[in-house]
Amino acid sequence: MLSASTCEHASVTSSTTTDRISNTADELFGWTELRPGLADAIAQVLDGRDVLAIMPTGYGKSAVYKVAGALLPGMTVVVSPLIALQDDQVAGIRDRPTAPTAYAINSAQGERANEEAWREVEGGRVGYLFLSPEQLAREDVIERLAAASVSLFVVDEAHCVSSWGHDFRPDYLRLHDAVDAIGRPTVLAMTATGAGPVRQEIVDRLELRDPVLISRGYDRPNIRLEVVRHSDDDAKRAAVVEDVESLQKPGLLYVGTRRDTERYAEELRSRGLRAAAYHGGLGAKDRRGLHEGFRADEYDVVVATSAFGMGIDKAGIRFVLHAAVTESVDEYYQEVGRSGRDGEPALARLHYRSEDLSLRSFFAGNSPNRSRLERIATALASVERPVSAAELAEATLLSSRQLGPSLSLLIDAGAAVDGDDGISAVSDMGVGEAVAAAVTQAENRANIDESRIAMMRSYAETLSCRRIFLLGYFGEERDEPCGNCDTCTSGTAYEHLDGADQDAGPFPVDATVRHREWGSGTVMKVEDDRITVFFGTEGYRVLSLEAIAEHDLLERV
DNA sequence: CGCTTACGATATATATCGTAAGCGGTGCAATATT
Repeated sequence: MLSASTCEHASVTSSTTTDRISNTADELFGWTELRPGLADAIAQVLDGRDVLAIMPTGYGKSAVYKVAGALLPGMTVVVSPLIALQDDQVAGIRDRPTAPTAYAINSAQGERANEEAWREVEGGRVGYLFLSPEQLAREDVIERLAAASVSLFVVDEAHCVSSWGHDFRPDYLRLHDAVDAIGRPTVLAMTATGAGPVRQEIVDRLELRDPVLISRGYDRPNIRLEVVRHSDDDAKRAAVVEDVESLQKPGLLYVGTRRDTERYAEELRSRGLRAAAYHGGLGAKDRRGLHEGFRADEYDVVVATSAFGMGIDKAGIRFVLHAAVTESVDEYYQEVGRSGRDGEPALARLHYRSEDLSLRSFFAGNSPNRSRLERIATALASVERPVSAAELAEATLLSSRQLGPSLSLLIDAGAAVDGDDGISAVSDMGVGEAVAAAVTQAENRANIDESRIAMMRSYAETLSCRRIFLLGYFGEERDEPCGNCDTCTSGTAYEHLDGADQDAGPFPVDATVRHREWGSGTVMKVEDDRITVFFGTEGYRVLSLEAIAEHDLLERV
């Protein structure tokens, strides 16, 4: 886990640095004042420290790399997960004529635009260059970046490393190679979300060096938290539609499937509401149009899958409803956090059916592809020297997309090594053994994913203050019920006080512990009679203190 | 895992029931087809 020593905030920043930062922010970008934590983060980056910055959407995180990048001599590379986001970011910077020049390189803008961007890079005229992680997996891109002088490497939406890296977009897991190959500039990772384990994974996977953690504004007291439980699917659907009708607009409705986006949107339109469906299956044009329409208040509600989110920069969203649970509390809080950014009251209401958890479990349970694992392990065993991922893809006749997830399983399982000069097999491990280790690794991941869903269930079913629960999940202590959630209103929050006595007992929050079967873990949460521990192979586990004492299950390390 | 859809059987000629099969999220880049 991130140790306490990495969590300190910058204490001493010389006044000249402070002046340079505020002058640059003002002169180049027109910001007369930087929110708390931003100047601090900039100063750390200028000092050459790796930084993990956790700040809510709309807080102005991008000021950190914009100002730091402007003050540093070379170019700033920004890794951004969505091309649409890159376009917005580039356009935003170009709107400021005084700011350094911004370019993007990606598959969507065509060869000519990419070559123009490279010419500018090679001429040393680029301040910020936006790239996807897939671009950074290309050797030609790395070579050209290595020849340029990159002084700052930014990973925006860094939680993608954890949430997408394993299977969906495996190039996220190899970003650290890119960082090394272009001369190991300072690394700045930024996200709006992430409980302890997610933060730790960002730090580990990006191989941040003694990073400074700067975290601001987790609590969003103006967002009211509610959960409505249902047993009947039709009743739930009716309640969701009624909510959208009666609540103050605009708002967001998150659903679990593409089909449901259409279904709800249609029902809402038939009731005279301006509703639109949004999901990943829509064409780029529709998606762009919906984003803009929503921003321009042309819709009362957007009904969306998890595809709608990153890059939404709208202050006055009054509600975020969920018609189905998310895959984790991390994702839930990120989606919820899109409401009430203007500080005015907003509502986050989850319509919960325990059956809805099964869809999430289905996605979590993707089993590994044994034959692919075998082919990769066999190929690795037969090569004389370390190979690149591209060479391996060729040798196994797999596309890089097929290769990535299986390869990262083998590496994580310790059956392959991703060294400086390439990937190689572990010499004393046979192919069968390597595959077995990778399969176990996949099981561990499934365990972790499943446990994250279980935490989502706990949130939905808790009788305690929901804000205490959420903040506790993200590592912030709070003892007093918030008064702005349904359990506080109903009074159950006062009968189930979670936050009390966190430091008491043998296993305080953040303590490293060892379980007889599950190995080492970190205490995430302490309650009266039980603790929640995050284990590397199992994920979140709730243990009763009585059982721990009775069977001597846990020791503090 | 559970919801939706398709299909066959049933009891009557249009609808209902039961069972089995299929499916479900997030996006990059590169390629084939307009």
